[in-house]
Amino acid sequence: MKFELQHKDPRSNARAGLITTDHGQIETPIFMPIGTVASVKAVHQRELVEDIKAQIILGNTYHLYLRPGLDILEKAGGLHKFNGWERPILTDSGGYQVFSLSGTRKLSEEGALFRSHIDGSKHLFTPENVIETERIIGADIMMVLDECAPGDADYKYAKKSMEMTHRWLKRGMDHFKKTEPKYGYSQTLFPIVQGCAYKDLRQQSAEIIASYNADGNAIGGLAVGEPAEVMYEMVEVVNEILPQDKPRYLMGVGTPANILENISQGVDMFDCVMPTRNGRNAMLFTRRGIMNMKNKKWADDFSPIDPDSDSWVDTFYSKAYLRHLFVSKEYLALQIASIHNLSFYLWLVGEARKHIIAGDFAEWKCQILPIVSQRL
RNA sequence: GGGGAGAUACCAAAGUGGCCAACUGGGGCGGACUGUAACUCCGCUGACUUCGUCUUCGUAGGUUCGAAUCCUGCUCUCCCCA
Repeated sequence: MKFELQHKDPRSNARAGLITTDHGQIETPIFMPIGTVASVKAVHQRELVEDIKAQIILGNTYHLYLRPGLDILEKAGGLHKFNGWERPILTDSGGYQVFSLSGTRKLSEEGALFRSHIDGSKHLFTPENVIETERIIGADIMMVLDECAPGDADYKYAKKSMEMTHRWLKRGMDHFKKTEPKYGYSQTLFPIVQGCAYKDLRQQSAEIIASYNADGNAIGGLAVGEPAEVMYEMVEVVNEILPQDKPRYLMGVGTPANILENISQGVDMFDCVMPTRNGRNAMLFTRRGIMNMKNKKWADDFSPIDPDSDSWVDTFYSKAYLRHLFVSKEYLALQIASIHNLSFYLWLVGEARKHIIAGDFAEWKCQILPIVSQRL
């Protein structure tokens, strides 16, 4: 994997760049739709390419390991072959499940012992076997196993957690070097900065992560309950340390406002369930603001979902029709909302990139941020 | 014509003397969701001047300290037999 830094915004830390992988290029800043179990929920591959214009999608190690399982993935020839996605794929390591499935897992120095949410069976994830799994999945960008600590963790816990994540990082990196890609194209591994909401821990972690000189670096453990201002502050501190010439991936973020603010701080890559999950729950992010499509006020609004959009669902379907589909619990509602929200997110980062290149990102951000954040 | 069952909030349906402004679903309205255990979850849903008051359980009366619940008349609905 290669990263070329193409433009820097004069009035912020925003950057435009180009990532090159064996499955093609990614223009940054970029938003990466999440396809946890080998599918971006409610969206066809064709829509992902043609309507949403996704350049890279995510898969999840924990979920794919449980289903369909490594034997099937290996027989398929990796995830790209299995789901037909020919562009780059990034896999999360299961680190987030350490956080989200905290009720059914046990952490130790060795790794994370999970109880499957599907059948209750026990599975141990270690920094090493997660690498093996991601090799079998065949992600272009793999993530190391980390502990994503909760947003309100106290200093003592945050420090202990971070230090273990660093030890896991060393083991993961070592194991990565000892193993080879399985399908003939190259794979890379991103380390993850932790440290909760503590500046000094974030700095320490960023220094350690930077020392590995990986192809790209991730910032984890944010947007897990702390205020947005704290997240921005942590990202700022970390990005002062992470290398300029490598892409920075802020994991799991976020709202349109979060994304704009963090682009401004020098983040290049984002992923979040929000456009798809909230979309399935009738929340639409548009160029004019945020709409809850279940609200009665849309019942007789026959104007297009998002008239300024060039994604066909946005001008083809009306707000009133989409509301009707949601109220009637029609599957089509989930599809339209997911396609719409993802194309909006891709549009948002694409516009950000254009304005960074044009040199007026800061002005554009000031102007658009209140609009896309407002509730309609 | 004879016999039987029943009428409860927007709908369905519990409740058969005080703990009932009334269980529970559905519907309606609103909210949440940030590296996806999520087409999920959480509120509210008689009225009002809302830590309280008022009016409700087909309808008109009655019994009782107290009735959606017991009694009587009436209206309507459904089922069975002719």
